[in-house]
Amino acid sequence: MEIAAEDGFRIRSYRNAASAIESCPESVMAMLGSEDRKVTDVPGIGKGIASVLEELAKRGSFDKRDKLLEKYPPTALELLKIQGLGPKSVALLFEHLRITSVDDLERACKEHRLAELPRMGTKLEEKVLRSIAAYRNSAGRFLINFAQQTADTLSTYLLEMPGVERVQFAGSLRRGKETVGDLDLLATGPGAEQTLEHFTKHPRVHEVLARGGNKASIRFGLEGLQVDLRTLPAASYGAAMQYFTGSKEHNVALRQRALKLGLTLNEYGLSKLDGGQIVASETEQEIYGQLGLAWIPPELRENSGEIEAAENNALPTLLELGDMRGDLHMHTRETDGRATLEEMAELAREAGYEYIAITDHSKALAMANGLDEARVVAFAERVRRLNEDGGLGIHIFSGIECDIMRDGRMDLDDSALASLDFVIGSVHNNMNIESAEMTERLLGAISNPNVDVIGHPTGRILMHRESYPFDFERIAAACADKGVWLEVNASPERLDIHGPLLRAAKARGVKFVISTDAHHPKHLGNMRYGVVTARRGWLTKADVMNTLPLPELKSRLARRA
DNA sequence: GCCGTTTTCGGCCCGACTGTTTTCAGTCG
Repeated sequence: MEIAAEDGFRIRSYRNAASAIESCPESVMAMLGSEDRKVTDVPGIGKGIASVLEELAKRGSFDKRDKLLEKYPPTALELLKIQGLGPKSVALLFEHLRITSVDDLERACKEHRLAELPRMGTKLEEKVLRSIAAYRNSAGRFLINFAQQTADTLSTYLLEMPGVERVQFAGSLRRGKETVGDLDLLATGPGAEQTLEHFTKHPRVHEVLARGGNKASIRFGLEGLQVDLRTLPAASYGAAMQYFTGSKEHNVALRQRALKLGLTLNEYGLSKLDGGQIVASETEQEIYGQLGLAWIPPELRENSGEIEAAENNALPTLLELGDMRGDLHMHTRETDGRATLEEMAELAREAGYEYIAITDHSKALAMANGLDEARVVAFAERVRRLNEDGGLGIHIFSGIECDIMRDGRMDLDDSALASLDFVIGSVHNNMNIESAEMTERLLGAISNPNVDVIGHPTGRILMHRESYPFDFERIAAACADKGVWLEVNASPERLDIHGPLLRAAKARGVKFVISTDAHHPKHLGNMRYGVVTARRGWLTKADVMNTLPLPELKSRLARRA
């Protein structure tokens, strides 16, 4: 509809309806056939969308969609994923140059045919070529939450089978990588043959790629995530978990180590070179133990020092999800969140937290209705009273996610910031500047005594946008110096900052917070991905400030102010 | 296309940046 230049508000209605259906607790499809529940009772669904839904339920498509697909090839939608091209450009490229695919687009850029079109030039051609490279780089990968949900769905499904005793995910998902290329599932139990059959019959299997006696591969859902299921005897479960968890580099190093010890390691077990007698296979602990190593948490298995640490009994005691006592970055309806302070607080209390910080946007984010100074001061006062009344059963920190302006100043004046308990400084615009300027900009925020945390420090959006350039070492050093913490943003689209940067910052003495940046109560559950990311950065409980009990966190924040 | 009413039309988050303009359209967040 955007490419066809239809009315923007109408387009938004479709988007709103889609999001209403997604977040509706009941099945909207079930409502269609129901007497007492009407789909039009769902806010965002009116008469028009209701009839679309009926048509959709009846035949899997609807007239308007069919007509648009006659006019524009479905592959044109892929072009919208190229940064810098919007619907107007995609329409122009299609109508003038018949460009319908990313390959077409790349060719046209290289032949400088884009510059012939109105409002397009060589700068755009260069930008599009860079975007295509970034897009290809991330194609075929999936965000961790999508992989996790798929793993959970399929595990539950497989465990319903008699003869299946245990289903576990391995691979990069188990290592907690921020994106995964495919999903590895391992199952044990007597019913291997039927299990594989059952697996390939899941209603959301899009394509069966392979199916043998021990292993089957499918593409799952329309997204096409490849899932491999291996069935194996319980006796080699540990060896298989070790082998299929990887990483490849970690496993190569382990196998080299095994050879030096006169052993050989494969997915069936660790065995003696001469004679082939198996010395360990049932558990990972035994395998690592026989190799003279402490068991290594999957998140560390990247061959980046973990084997040496395991040898010297110097592995860190990694942070765990249960260590988290609060969430220090969340939005409400005051800006671009979907729930109220009270609703967020209730969910957080149910999650067992002691405290949360409400951190809505500041006024520079006009699109989100960001808070100005007057609203900030009123909000701080409101939270102070809420805490005094104690009615919410959880401590609230009054906070803000305040924009860091291009010149390094904060979007709100210091007296407004000082009225709050907790200030996150974040970059949301002007990301396309040189490294030196961005570094100075961030240093400006770090030197502001009201700033407690730098939010999503690199600004990356996974599979969509690279980090903006800046001198991370200098920023980490400044944070350590000024006592400003770095955020591990647990949103699956960000996971920012991540493993290697965390280790670098920790080495400089930086402390961290792990926060979900929740815009909806259900996002509070993303904390697990933040914790896994922190573990990949070798963080312990002592590194993470929102593992502190409330009184200690309060005094830390007070000292900073 | 939805919603709410000042109830059957009119409003619907909008500012900044970029690259192309010769006064601004397109994209992004």
